[in-house]
Amino acid sequence: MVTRLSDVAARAGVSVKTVSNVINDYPHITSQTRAKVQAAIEELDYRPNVSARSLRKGRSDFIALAIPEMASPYFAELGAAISRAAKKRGITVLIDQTEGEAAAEKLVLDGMRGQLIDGIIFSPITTSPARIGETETAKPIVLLGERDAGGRLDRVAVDSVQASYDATTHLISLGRRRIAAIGVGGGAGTGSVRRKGYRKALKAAGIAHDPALELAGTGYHREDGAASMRELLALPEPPDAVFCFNDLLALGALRTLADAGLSVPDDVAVVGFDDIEDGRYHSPSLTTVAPDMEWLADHAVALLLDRIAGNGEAARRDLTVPHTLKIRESTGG
Amino acid sequence: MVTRLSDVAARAGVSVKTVSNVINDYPHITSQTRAKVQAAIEELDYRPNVSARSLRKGRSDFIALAIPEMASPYFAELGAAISRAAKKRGITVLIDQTEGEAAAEKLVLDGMRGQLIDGIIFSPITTSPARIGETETAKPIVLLGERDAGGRLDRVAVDSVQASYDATTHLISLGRRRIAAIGVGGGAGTGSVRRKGYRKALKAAGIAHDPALELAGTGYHREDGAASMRELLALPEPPDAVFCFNDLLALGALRTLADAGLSVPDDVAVVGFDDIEDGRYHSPSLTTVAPDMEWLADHAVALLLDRIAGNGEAARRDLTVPHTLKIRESTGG
DNA sequence: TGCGGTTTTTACAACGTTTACCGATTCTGG
DNA sequence: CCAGAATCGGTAAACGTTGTAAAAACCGCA
Repeated sequence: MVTRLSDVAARAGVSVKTVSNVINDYPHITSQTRAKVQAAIEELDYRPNVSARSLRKGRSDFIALAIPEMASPYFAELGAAISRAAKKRGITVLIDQTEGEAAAEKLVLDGMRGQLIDGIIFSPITTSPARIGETETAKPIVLLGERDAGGRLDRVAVDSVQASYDATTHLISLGRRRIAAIGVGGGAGTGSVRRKGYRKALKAAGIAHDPALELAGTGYHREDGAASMRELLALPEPPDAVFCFNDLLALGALRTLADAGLSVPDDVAVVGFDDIEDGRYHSPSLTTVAPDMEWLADHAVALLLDRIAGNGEAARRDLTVPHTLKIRESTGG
Repeated sequence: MVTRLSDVAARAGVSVKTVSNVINDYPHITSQTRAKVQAAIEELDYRPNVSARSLRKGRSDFIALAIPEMASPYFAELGAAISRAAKKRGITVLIDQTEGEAAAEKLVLDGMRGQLIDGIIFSPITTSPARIGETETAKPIVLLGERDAGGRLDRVAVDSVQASYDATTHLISLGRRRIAAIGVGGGAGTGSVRRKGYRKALKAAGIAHDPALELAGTGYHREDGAASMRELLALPEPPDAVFCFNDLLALGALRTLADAGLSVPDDVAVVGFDDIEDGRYHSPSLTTVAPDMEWLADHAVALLLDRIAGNGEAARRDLTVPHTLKIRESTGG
């Protein structure tokens, strides 16, 4: 039993357009008419047809969030936060798992889900910053993370260089000198930006950086962290501290350390990045860089909605998410 | 620059209808025409307008997945799996976070997102089974989890009684006798069904069940597991094994045990339920009941699509997800 | 009462797609 | 080479909503 606008109109004894006006808060309506219509809507339990509205208005109040994988704790928490932030503003989030595949990312970019989506919040992995900036998308995009798009797209990100500097400096302040880094990567992505902060901190403390202590690994999951840690332990001179570029890597590293019978933080101190819940409850609990996720979600959504609202020509904005270093047991906190 | 069906038609030199026919795989089209149209579609990078199509067809190829919270690992993995399963079939999943609130669940049920959604996969928390069955929804629903809807809705779930029986029996086979349960709950939900299997196993082994060892707690997160474990340790006669009704509870319990300086599994053996990734990498790694998530996702989606396709009158189906007990370090595996 | 001006309501035409209904074209066999 | 069948393509009318523009109702004031 589908209820249409015309059903409501018939019931309220007014025209279809008047009902539409009531729904869309058109100002000039007598409170009497409004009440009548509201009552009819209640009685019939009417809900506007999203498709029809979207077709007519050219707006759907849907946005997409494109992330590599929803099952990864950081992205799961991000998705939850963005959904909440969007819901507050009456809009719905559609989550797109790109699985880090270039093809899927491209599809997100130009496919745009058949014009249903009003805009995208995009957390790219494979697609190069340049390519993203290049793509002439019909709809606004807000970028998340370190990758820049040649300065052409709005972006919301942690100051990863500063955050990594903070994390590394914390390890140095504990008296550690052989500090490894797990997750360094080539290109302009997360891995290379965080390495920059890491090296900067070492340099500031007068510690020469040892390439043997910088491990790239193949990914950003626990297994990659575990494998990298095994490599580090096999070195003639193993590290006394490790800065992992995300929490999953750190949790993997902790597992390897536990297996090796090493004590954390006494033998090796460990710092992560992201502040996912697993790290907070892990034993030992994980010292980590904590971006303000609510802030991030809220501003990313607000930024996108502002563009959608038509501020297409406004200057590009680049927002920095506040972060703190949560010192916990894995560094003796 | 919006491309419409008519643009494609003009380019290919055919009528709008023909293009539509090609897109919808209408059988009687010369391969020549088809090729021409395909080419035009390629060249113009045409994508059908989802709103218009959905308005006309009454179908959107969107389904919703309603879960309590996306950030919880089990649900994050579930969301990922369902999304994948749906994408394989060319349909898109919209994730709804109900946050366990009755209001949100109700909204999902009758709001139905303004008729955009073709159906729902629903993992209810607060809404009572009866209420769900009652609701005369316009669109099909597939239920996930223990809660039954008075036998009126299709459902996909693990045989929780059997699985809990298996888990408890495993602990008994290790020689444990004071086996606690964390997460027991009233009503007809997860907590009570799993308790049933737990008690059954105790009974089968001739162990009297001790109410002091059954903790309800307030939720299903790490903190709840940690708190419950603290209660158990405060007992005059603490348990030598704990069966937690999900992995998060178990991870919380492990944290408390570590803080108390107790050894797992020597002092206390721990079993969880869900097989989330955190448990696999935890130290000690977590013995747990592992439902076949791919199977679950695939069948839930298939079931829903079958209903959507019009098999509304077919008999209700109740599918049992295969599960295995993964024996790991937390029980000496 | 009648008039300008203002407020409130209405009719009609889109938005881009698919479907029902036909008319046109091609193919087959005699 | 033609009748009839099979195949293919075109026209027009929906789907439910909102924007435009115009009509109707109302107001106060002369």
